Amino acid sequence: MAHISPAPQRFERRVPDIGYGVLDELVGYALRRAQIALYEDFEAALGPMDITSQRFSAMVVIAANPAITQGTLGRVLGVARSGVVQVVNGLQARGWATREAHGTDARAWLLKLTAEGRTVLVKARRRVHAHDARVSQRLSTTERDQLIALLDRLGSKP
Amino acid sequence: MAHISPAPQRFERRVPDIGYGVLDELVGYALRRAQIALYEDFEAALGPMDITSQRFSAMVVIAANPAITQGTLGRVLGVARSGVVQVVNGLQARGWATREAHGTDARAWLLKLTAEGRTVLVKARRRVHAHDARVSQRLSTTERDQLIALLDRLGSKP
DNA sequence: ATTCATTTGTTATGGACCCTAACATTCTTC
DNA sequence: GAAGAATGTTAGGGTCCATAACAAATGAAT
Repeated sequence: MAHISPAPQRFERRVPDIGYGVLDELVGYALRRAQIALYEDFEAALGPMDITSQRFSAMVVIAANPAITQGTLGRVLGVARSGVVQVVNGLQARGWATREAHGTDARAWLLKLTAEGRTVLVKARRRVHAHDARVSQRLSTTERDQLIALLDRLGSKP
Repeated sequence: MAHISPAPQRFERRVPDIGYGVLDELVGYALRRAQIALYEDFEAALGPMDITSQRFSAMVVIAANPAITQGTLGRVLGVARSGVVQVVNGLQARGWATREAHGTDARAWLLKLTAEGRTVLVKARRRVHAHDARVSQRLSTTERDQLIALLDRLGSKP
């Protein structure tokens, strides 16, 4: 983590004289290709802050829902309970989040960002917005919104 | 691997009364959400054949380019050389691919699918097409092509 | 009220995926 | 032919996340 070199550019969008077979026709593969590019850029931009995409989204959700519970966070992020423990441990270890006692349910924790966590998040959010603008700069605003809408529909099962 | 149960549906597209903050506006997060849904469906469909998305794409590329070299395969898939070794080992262990001597370059291998590999790929390809149709069934054909085109542009850096 | 099922978080373990670094071998270049 | 580049490999590690088994607490059913 905390890459310094600017990403080795290990991915060529199209290698000359190579057939991609059925991959070119699949939504899933287009998704994967895009994700690799996005992930690399995210890493380069946020890695120095020691923030992964996962930590970022967890912090955003906690900030937007103070006193959220781990189980709910997991449902929001699509992560199993045991995975949430690890994410929250990571945030706590960095001093960015705390577990506080839930008044009425002794099993559950209430998650909150610390003051430092909130500060870090403000900075991270700025970088993420820059990152998002950077990676979608080949798209018009309309296309970008369209893309998000299409992806959203892909995610919601009938 | 080789899941039998139909995916625990651990992901809710939208949890009621929960704010998603800035995540809703980010291309990257829409991508991630879609990817989770796709990956789950892929796993459920291909897992029983012991095929991961990575193995599938490797086999497709090898089939489309018989006698491709490991290095090239890595460039196509966006995987480091050492990673390719592991993928190919996996294919070879299952009897689906072979490494053959490169006539003129003693350092390199030529990758080929075995007869069994080709048979498996035919079946896998059918399942993947069904998977792709399933996950994009909420999109019209036009929208699906549009989505692929938009994703492609996202992946190719300026 | 007491039992039984469910829910919440946790630990332990492991899988899938992929990287960097160091290496031997074999081209390629000069 | 010597230096440098490329190919594959091994070793070791990291991230992210799941399943399974568990303890503790809550809720429901009777």
